[in-house]
Amino acid sequence: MTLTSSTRQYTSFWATVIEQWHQRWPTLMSLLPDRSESDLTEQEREQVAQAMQATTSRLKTWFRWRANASKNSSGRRRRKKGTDELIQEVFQDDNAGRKLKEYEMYSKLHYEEHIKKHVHDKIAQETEKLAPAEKLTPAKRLEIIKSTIREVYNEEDEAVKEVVRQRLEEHNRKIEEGIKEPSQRTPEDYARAIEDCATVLEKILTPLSHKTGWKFLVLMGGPDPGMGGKITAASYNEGVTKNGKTFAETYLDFKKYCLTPYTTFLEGIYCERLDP
DNA sequence: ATACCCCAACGCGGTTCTGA
DNA sequence: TCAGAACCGCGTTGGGGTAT
Repeated sequence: MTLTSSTRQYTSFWATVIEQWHQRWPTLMSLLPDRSESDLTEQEREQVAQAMQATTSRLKTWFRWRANASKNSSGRRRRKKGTDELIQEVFQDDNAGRKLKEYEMYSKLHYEEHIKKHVHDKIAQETEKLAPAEKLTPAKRLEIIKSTIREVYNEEDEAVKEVVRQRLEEHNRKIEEGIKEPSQRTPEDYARAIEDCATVLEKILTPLSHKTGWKFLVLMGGPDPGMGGKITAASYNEGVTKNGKTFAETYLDFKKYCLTPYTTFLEGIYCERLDP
């Protein structure tokens, strides 16, 4: 069954889906398996009705989401898909991640010295309440950790909170900068990205060289913000000779026969872009 | 017009599992 | 034996579709 309609009239579609679903997986059976419809109390009827309503709502969302053609380009997933995932992975170190809450940043900064003891005390307290052989579930444990972090943070000095807020602002700003549209990017953004090129290429090409047994030479270039936008070319060499020399160092005419023609090629590209 | 809802991913810390 | 991955549940995120 699919959810598609140019008129967006789904009334009969929903009626069919919801009816079939409740016939096949009756809410009463899952909620009160030992009871029949006829001997329910008023409260139980209300309980079942609410559960059915919740299921209906969830069903609608499920179908809508899967019928939504733009699902792969929206929401959080947009940041993960659409470009080469391998390259994306390399950039993730710097750009990925969501904005944190204040208490999460507080935990990052002070877990060991300010929070850990409280968490351990709380876990010990909760464990005492259990039967001798019983252990806290991982979920419960995590719930305790998170709620304790929040409690400790709420009790914390205002000075500490201020530092946390500053670090949080810094952190969140970095995330926002990382997902800027090209039109919003400043020369400083480009310059920083160019500076990072060697590190990024090393991250990709070193393991690739180990896997393939090959060596790599990358030619790159474009407008250089550091030189007033002048077209500049550069190379990245992965692999050196026994004497520790790169291809660019062993080939004396590398600049003349590689970099210079490549710069001319780049100038052609960027001139075309400027011309109407 | 806009409020609301939901999606999948990610973040948290500690434990358990898996594979080298 | 050890390192690293997977897992746990809840809260949060940005954005698009739907309902009002």
